[in-house]
Amino acid sequence: MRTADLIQRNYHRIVEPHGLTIQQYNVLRILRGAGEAGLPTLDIGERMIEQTPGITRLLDRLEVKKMVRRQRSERDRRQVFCWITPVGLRLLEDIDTPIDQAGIDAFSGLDESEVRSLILKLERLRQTLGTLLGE
Amino acid sequence: MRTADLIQRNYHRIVEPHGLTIQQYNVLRILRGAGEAGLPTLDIGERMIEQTPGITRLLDRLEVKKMVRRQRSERDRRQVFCWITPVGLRLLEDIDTPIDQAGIDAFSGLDESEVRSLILKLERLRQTLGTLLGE
DNA sequence: CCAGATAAATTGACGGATCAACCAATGCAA
DNA sequence: TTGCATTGGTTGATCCGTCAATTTATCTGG
Repeated sequence: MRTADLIQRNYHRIVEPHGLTIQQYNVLRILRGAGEAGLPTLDIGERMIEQTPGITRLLDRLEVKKMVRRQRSERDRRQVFCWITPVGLRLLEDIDTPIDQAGIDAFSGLDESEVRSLILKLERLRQTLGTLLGE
Repeated sequence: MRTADLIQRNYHRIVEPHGLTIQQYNVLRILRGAGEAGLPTLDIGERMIEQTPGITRLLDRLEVKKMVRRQRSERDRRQVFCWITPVGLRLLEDIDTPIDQAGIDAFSGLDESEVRSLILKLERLRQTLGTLLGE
């Protein structure tokens, strides 16, 4: 928990001067990955750690900042598709490099095989926890 | 981050039926550890991951539930000492066993040397992150 | 065709985290 | 001892996370 918290802070430090939170940044990256096709609201949530209901208000705030565009789907009128705007894309370009570098710096104390071993152990922990929590 | 989130959920699942959050449970454990002497507000915060300002409102909620007692110190009138009440102690007794068991279960997929190695790597990560964030 | 189940998304309510600003008490130095 | 910095704690504002309930739309079995 402590390590996760420090990683959070490290990313926050980078993203915050641009007026974004980490979650908002994550959503923008996911939407950039989705490209022209866009993505329904809940599909964004699935790609994040976070659960469903928070994602709506997160998108609300990004829409106010003109970084996200939303439109109800005609094919299935329950769905609302989301796209990143050019404003959002431009912001991401500024943040990408420092974020990538922060990731590299954070793990500079471990060599490659240690990182692999760390990831494996965390995956096994998650597997155990997944069954404890009922998949 | 994902693993930390699952651990959170696993503990939440246990603590929530008792009307507590994980943070409230943590505060109660810290205050039990402090015993008769009690603990000033900010000292509680230092023992948690959390930062200063949140702790006040967290204690407010625990005080409403009569699980915590607070009193301004006479020796240094800036400080506010906190104690766990008998109500809080009784609640902790009910939760301790399932919580301990949850910790054991979560790590049942790793043997002892693997857990040690995981902890070491996370500690080294935190050390790197600590210097990145300016101690 | 239509009643009920299910799915997508939203809203309200509440707890928690963080930042900035603030107040009161204490410590300290000239 | 008076003025100023520091410390302990609180408050306001904003965002995030989660639960329960709700709305609207789609699907499906009879």
